This record gives sequence, C-alpha cells and structure tokens, in this order.
Amino acid sequence: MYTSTELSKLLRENACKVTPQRLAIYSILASTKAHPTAETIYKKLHHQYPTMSFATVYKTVEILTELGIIQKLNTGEEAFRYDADISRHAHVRCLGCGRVDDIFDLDTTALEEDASTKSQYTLQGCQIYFQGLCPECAKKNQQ
Amino acid sequence: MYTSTELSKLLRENACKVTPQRLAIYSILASTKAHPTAETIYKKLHHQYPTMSFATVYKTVEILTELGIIQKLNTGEEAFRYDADISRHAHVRCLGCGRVDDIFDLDTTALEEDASTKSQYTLQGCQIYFQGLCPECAKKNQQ
DNA sequence: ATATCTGCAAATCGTTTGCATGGAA
DNA sequence: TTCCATGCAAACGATTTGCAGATAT
Repeated sequence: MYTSTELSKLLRENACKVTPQRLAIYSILASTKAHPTAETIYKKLHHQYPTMSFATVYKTVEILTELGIIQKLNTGEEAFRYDADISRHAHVRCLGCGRVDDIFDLDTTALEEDASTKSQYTLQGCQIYFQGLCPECAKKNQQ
Repeated sequence: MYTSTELSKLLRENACKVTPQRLAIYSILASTKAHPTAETIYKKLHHQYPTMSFATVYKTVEILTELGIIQKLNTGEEAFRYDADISRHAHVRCLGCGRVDDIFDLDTTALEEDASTKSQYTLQGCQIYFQGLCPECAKKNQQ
C-alpha cells in the first residue's frame, strides 16, 4: 500500500502525470478488501468525479498494474477485479453472493516444486482460486 | 472420455438430441490435449461442416459443460478453453508460445484443508493455474 | 408430428482505441 | 509551452440471443 505522496513520486519517476483521478482510483483499491471491478470503481467515484469515464478507469488500472502496485484478478467471472494487495495470496469466490475474499499464508512451496518437476516448465507465477460458500451463505443454505 | 455411443445415450437421457455437430465437437475435445477455444474448434470443423456457426459451437460446449463431461477453463486469456478431461488437474500456460498443458497428480489435499480452515468457506472447487515458459521456449530464451 | 437444433444476423457486455480538449510539468 | 491525460464516442472481440427453417425423435 502506498500513500498518495509515495504514489505521486512513483508516477512521476515513471513519466506519468499525477492526476486526481489516478490518486482516487488507487485510493479506492487501497482502502477495500472487496476486489472491485472497473464498474465498481467507476460507480464509487462517480459522485466525486461525475465526468470521469470508464476509459480513465481502465487506463489507470492498466498503468497501476504495469507499475506493479496493483494486480488484476481473473476469478472466472465476466469482468476482471483489481487488488491493491500485491502479496502472493489465493482468492475464494462465494457461489452464493459473489463476494471474493483473500486467503493469506497458504503454503504453496511443495505444490510449486511438484508442479515444476511434473510440467518441466520454468514457472513464473501461480494463481489459486477456490469456489464455495461463504459462512453467511452456507448458513442461509442450511435453513 | 466417452465413445460416441455413450455420448449419444447421455444426450438422449437428458432430452438433448444427437446431432452430427454435437458428436463432432465432443470428438475434437476428446482427441486433443491442446485445450482448444471455441474459435479453434470452429476452425477444425469448418472443412467438414462449412455451414456450422459459432453459435452452435458455443451452445454445444455449454450443454456438454452442463452435462459435466467437459470443463471450461479460464486461463487468464481473452477466450475460454475447453477440456474433455474432467479429472481434477492443474494447468500451466506458456508465456512464450501460449500453449496450455496439463499438470496431473498434484497433491492439493493439504492446500485445500488449509484454505478451508483459513477462509471459513465451505469449499466446492479449486482452480490452479501456473504461468511460465515451456521447455522449448525456455531453451529459445537462453540462446 | 412435434419438439428441439442449426445457422444466420443482430445484440450484448467488458474492454480498448482515436481524437479533440483540458491539465500537469 | 509541451506533453500527457481525460472524456467522449466509436470500435472491438468473445459470447449470447432471437428467430425461421431444418432435423432428430
């Protein structure tokens, strides 16, 4: 997570201009664990920046992803989600309500070694996505 | 993997008609390890069924997925891929040439138990996707 | 005979692009 | 002043849908 000062510095160092929209979009992502989509980001900022377009959201998340300070998640839904937590962690999506949660601290060392041996690939990354029912939806389903 | 006789039986049992297109699409998937996209399937069958449309490909893979005899893969690319091997296995995509290979027999028991405990979700599934360089592309990159 | 399927074209939806205007450096 | 960014609208590509004619049962 970066402060707006740190983000401004990083942008300038990479020949990108600092704009209110860019700071606001990063701020949204840094302050939530909900893994918003472009649409969610757009809606959250619409009252504050009524003229802001989807193009700006998409261009900004593209830049932030290239700077390596956010990550783009493909959870098997229609739209991509974005996450300002760039640490290696897995995700789980609730088939009931659609929420996507983090799962931290899974030990994937053995898995990756095994995959590397069996596939003969030079591995560079790994995404792990679980599906299931969140505690709330599991409870509702029992009733 | 199903023979065309078995597939025909399964389709009829589920009130779906047996058509040459359906058998051909399943046959393509059952005879490859390349995880084709809808476009690849369409192209492979175009000489044999020149009038077949993308709509038929999409409708058919939808049915086969619902019958549970193929799976739809989201490997983080633009288009979905389809796989007639419905056993639990991971996939790895080469960042050099784009090929997608299977990785069988990864032990994910510990991972899933850990994820279940940490997330508190009732887990129903898990997708694991690796990225890296296939042996051929890794060799090319060294040169 | 009847319900389902095919194939065409149009629609949809998330995302990207071109370009004129506006704003940061 | 000089780029780069924004915002609009149009383009895009994968996928879905509506519907008339064709086909499996």
